[in-house]
Amino acid sequence: MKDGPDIARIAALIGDPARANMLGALMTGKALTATELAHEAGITPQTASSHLRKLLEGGLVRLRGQGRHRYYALSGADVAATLESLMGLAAGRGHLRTRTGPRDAALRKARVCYNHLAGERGVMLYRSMITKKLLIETDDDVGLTPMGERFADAFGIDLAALRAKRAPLCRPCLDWSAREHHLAGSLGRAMLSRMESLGWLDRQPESRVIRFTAKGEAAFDARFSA
Amino acid sequence: MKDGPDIARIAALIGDPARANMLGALMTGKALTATELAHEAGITPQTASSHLRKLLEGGLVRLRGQGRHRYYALSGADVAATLESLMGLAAGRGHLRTRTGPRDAALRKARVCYNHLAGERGVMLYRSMITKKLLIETDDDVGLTPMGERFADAFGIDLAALRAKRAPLCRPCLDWSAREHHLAGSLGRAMLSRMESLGWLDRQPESRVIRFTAKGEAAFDARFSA
DNA sequence: TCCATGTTTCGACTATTGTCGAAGTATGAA
DNA sequence: TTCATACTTCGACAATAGTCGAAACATGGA
Repeated sequence: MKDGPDIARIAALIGDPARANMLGALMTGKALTATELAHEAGITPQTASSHLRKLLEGGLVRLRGQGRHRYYALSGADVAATLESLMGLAAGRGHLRTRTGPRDAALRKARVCYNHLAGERGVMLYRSMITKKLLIETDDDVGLTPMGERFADAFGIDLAALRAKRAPLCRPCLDWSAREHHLAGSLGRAMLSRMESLGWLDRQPESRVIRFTAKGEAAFDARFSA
Repeated sequence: MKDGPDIARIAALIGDPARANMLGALMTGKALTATELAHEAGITPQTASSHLRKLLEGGLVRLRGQGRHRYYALSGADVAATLESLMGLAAGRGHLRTRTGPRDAALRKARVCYNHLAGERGVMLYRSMITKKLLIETDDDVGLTPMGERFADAFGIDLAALRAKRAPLCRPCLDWSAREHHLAGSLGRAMLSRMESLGWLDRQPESRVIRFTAKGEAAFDARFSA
């Protein structure tokens, strides 16, 4: 069986605990420096440097040098999707962390997935926008309906600016905890950022956990509960 | 970053070349014996036994003992989906096999993906069934329309028997080479098997490659080219 | 210029683990 | 029972690769 792409190479790349932790930290979508990633993984900067070079050569991360800092980020949404897929397998097989702390429950509720909202609330948002015909699923993709465009505008999102970028506006992204889709793409990112500036939620530093404020929870439910 | 499921564990499991080859061989959906898998991976039976135990403990494969043979198979469609996702990453990053033989082109054209048709022809089939309104995509899933039921019946597929099983009838499955969906689920399996018994195609032993016969190619194009 | 900080390279150590030979267990057939 | 086949366990070897200390390199600020 020497057919197809070399799957073992990238799987081995993800398979080291230190590198997996780094990739997990990058799932927030933010770019992090080498030392920050070393701290996240619990290793020294030298070791982290070696790992990051391998991830870079493997094409899993992208590098943006800025002065004496070197910012690493996931190289694309497809990497994030594959990582989520692996998390789904691990979770489904009962291979959770040795210690499942209180953060685990918080993660299932709401978390950042490559800069957009994931977890129960992310799925809730997606489902609500589908049933309200703000989003429509076509073939493999999702798209904004005319009604959805008006909604986004009223929600305070500059669609024209988003469309100017190359990145796709809407993307479905599979959720490892809920096993349903949530909204990714530049619109997904913009909506999370908008909710943050509205004071609906707090993003915990150095973690994927998202905590909704009381006000935010009420406002979210009012709009997206059905 | 100690959040979420333990992704490194399963990634490391897939990350060994011998195990990756075994999993690749199991992507046909057929159950294989330990020695067959050893041969596929190019290792001795002793080594294969050790690997298979790890895959079993990791929950990636399922074991069905039968006499003195032990048949291994992928534990579920989610494993196959994750493997395809990894193949997509590897292919997209240019990390193909060192030697891309002629089988690679054949794989892109038509192959078995966990017992259903994948590759260009698989995507073709899926797209055709969508545009002809035989299938309809709803939310995350796909379903058969009334017109689709009549079509399946005329094609010689026993829908009632398929529905009696627990497995979902239709499932979209992302294709690593075409980056589009093709049809999985028990209907996908049944259609591939029906095409085989119609003499449209030959499944090569011990490989994922599917070769269409001249007659089968013509018949397939006549029905699913648009 | 000098110093502090972020990052990488080098070298050596260690642990892990994939590998196979040899022997042992289990199943089925004669 | 005896033999053959399928598979596993055990033990030992070797190679890979993750780890860190020490030192070098690069950048920015004073």
